[in-house]
Amino acid sequence: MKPDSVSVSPAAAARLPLYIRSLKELAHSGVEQVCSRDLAEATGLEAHQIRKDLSRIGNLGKRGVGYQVDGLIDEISTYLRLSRTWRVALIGYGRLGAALAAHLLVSGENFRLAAVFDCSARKIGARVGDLEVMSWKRIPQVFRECAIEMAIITTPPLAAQGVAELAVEGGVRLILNFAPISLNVPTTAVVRNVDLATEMLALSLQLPSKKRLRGPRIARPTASWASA
Amino acid sequence: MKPDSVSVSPAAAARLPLYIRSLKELAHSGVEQVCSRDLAEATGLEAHQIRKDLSRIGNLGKRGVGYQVDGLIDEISTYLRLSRTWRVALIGYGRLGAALAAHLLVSGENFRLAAVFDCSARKIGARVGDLEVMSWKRIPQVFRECAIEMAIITTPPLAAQGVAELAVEGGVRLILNFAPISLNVPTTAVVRNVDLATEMLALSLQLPSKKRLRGPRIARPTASWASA
DNA sequence: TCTTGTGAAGTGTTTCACAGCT
DNA sequence: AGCTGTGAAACACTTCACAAGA
Repeated sequence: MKPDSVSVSPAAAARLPLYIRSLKELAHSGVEQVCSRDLAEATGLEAHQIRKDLSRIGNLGKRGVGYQVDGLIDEISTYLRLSRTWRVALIGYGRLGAALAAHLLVSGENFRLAAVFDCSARKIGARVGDLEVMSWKRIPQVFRECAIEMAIITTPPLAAQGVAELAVEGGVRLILNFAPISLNVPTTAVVRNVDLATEMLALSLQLPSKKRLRGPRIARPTASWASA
Repeated sequence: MKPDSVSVSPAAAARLPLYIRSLKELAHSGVEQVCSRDLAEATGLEAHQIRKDLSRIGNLGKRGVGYQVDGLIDEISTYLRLSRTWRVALIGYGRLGAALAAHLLVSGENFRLAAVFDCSARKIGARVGDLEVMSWKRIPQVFRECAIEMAIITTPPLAAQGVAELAVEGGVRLILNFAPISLNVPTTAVVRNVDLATEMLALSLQLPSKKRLRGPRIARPTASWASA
C-alpha cells in the first residue's frame, strides 16, 4: 500500500474520469465485479495500464478475483475529490452555449450550473432552467457572490479574452474554453481548450493505413483517443 | 534537411493544428515574421518545443531572423495534407449537432459538411445550409455515394454505437464522437472522443495551488492544455 | 489457476546547451 | 548579437514479466 500523497501521474489522472464513466455504465447494466480485462474492453485501453493506474490509488482489487464495481467507483471518486459539487458558470449563450447548458442541467451530480452570461441584450433575462441570463458586466461580482469555481466560455473568439479576464477577476481558477483562440490568463488559472477545428485537424492526421507519421502506432493513447 | 518520411512524433503532430491557428491569427493582424518566442507567447507553449517541432518538418526558419508567417502556414498545411478538403457528415441534429453544423458551414476551407442525419421524423427534411437532414437509415448508402471521410456523432449515447457501425459500413475511417460512450469499431477506423463531462472532470483535477497530484507540474503540456 | 500489483525494461517526449547561420 | 536547428541528457509514460495473494 502506498501513501495517499504519492499520486498518479497526470496522464493517468486524465484517464480516471473515463474509468468512472465506463464503470457507471457497467454498474447500470447490473455488473458487480470486473477484472482489468473487462475494463480494458469497456474503455478501449490496455489491461496493463488500467491495473497500473488503479494500483497507484491504492490496493483496490482482490488478486485472483478482480474489482468490485461500486467500490471502485467510490474509491476513484474519492480520490478525484468528486464527493463535492463544483459551481459552474456559462459565458456565452449562443447555440453552443445553449446546448451545453441543456447538458449541464440534466447531468447534475458533480457539476451544477450556477450562472449564465451573455452580451446580447436580446438574450439577457432569458430563462435557463431556474436561472436567468445575465449581462457579462456582472461577471466579476456574481462570480464572487456565487463562489463560481469553473467558467465555460462559448463566446465568439473576439469576446473570449475579455470575459476570461472578468472571470479571473471574479476569482475563478478553472476555465473550459470553447472559443478558437489562445487565452492569456494569469498562472492562478488553468485553461482547457476544446476547439472543433483543432480536434478535426488532429483527427484527420490519424487517418489509418497508408501509413502516415512514423510507423504503425498512430495515436498517443490518451483518454480521449481510441484507436480501435 | 531531413527526408520527408522521417516525421514528427504523434505528440508534436497534435500541436501542429494549434500552430496553424495561432499563425493565422498573427497573419490576420498583419504580422509577417515571427520568432519561436513570439509563437510560444501566442500558443502558451515553450519556444524550445516549437523550434523542435518545426525543425522536424524541415528547415523552415532563417537563423538569426525567425520564420515567415505565410510560408510557415503553407509548410505546416502541406505537411498535414491540408491542401485538400475533407468531406464530413454530421449524425444527430439536436442542439449540439445544430451548433456544430453552424460552425462547420462557416468555417469552410479544410472541412466541408456534406450530409446531415437524424433519427427523428420531425427533423428529417429540415434544411441545413443547402443540405437536408436525412434518415439515419441512409447512412451507409450516402456515405459511400458522397465518399464521406469523417463522421461527427452527436446522438444520444444509446444511439451512438449503432450509427457508428452504419458509418463504418459506409466506409468511414475517422469518427469524432461527442456521445459520452466508448464506441466499439473495427481497427480500420479511428475514434476521437470529446465528452463534456470528462473534460470538466479532467479540468477540475487541475485546480492549481493547494498542490494536488504530485508537484508543481499540473498538466501534461498538450495542444489543448494551457497552464498559463 | 486466476488476477492483481509492481519493479524493471523499453519507448517516447521534453528540456537543455550549444553549434551554426544570418 | 540574435535566432534556428539538433544531439544529448533528463524525464515521463507504457509495456513487460513475474511475484504474491485469493
